[in-house]
Amino acid sequence: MKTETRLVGAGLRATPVRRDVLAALTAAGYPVSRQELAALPGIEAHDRVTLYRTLNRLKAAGLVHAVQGMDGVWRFCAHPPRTPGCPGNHPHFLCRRCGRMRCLIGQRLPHVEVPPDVEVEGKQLVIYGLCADCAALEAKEKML
Amino acid sequence: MKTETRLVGAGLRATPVRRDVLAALTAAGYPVSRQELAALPGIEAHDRVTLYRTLNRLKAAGLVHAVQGMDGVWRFCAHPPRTPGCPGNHPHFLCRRCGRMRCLIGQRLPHVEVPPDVEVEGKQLVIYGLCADCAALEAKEKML
DNA sequence: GTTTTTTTGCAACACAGTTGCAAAATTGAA
DNA sequence: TTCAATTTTGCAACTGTGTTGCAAAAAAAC
Repeated sequence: MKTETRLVGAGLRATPVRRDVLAALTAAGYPVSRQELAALPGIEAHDRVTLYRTLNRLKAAGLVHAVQGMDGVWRFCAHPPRTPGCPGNHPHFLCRRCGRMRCLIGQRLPHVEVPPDVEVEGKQLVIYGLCADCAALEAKEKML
Repeated sequence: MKTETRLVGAGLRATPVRRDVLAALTAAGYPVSRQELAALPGIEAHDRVTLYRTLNRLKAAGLVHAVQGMDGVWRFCAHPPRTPGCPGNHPHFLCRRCGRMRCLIGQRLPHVEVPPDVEVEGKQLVIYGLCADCAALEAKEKML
């Protein structure tokens, strides 16, 4: 589905920035931080603040979900066009070395009991450690 | 168990700052951010940087575990003296209004499948929303 | 009591994310 | 089309977390 269609369908104007950002996130296929985003092709020119605002706009419109890593940084992941309401309801893996995050799709978040009268708005499960590439690199470094 | 004994037992010098911090965390009984900590009695005088360093020291020594909320802030929770190795292996609830975090003890974190060759170092499950008090306050605000 | 090591406090810094405001772009109507 | 109203963007400045370098202070070792 065209990026423009998705934006308009979600009630947003299809401005160049939004098109660029949504297209870049969709192409990336994994949750991307503002900093990572700014390095992607076609995004370099856009302002930091605009990117933050755009990401939050896309999130509010339900086109994107956000997860936070142990580094305190939010990452945004475009929903595949076909699953419009996907709330990112799966665990995520974060590599503490390269900082890249991956959706662990196909697994659900567990049900958690909370004290009475608490209003749950969401939950998020982050697994962290070393991705395969970084694990190999660290192993090699130890050799020296 | 005396704070000093716990520090020394973990291989740390029992300096005044460390004693104050560990005692305050233990007394609090819930995960406390650096900012919350600095407001607790007996801590006011200590430097920001010293508190960060102390908290990380306590964590490295295994006296404390750390969880991060959706606000990007780390909170530190003293282990009860009797369960020395408790890795904070339970979900946490974070109130987005008052910012207070609670351990959801008695529940385990789920097992999560990760891709091959990935090295898992830890995981963390945060449930967020409104605590009972803040839910009541927000309900009252809506009345107006 | 002197030397060595550790800890603390201060200044400065890097970075995430936000806000206010003015310029630019877009929409909608005359 | 032209002009006014609204939205979006970019810039500057700011708040706050967490870190690092370095010198002074404290504690441990000799």
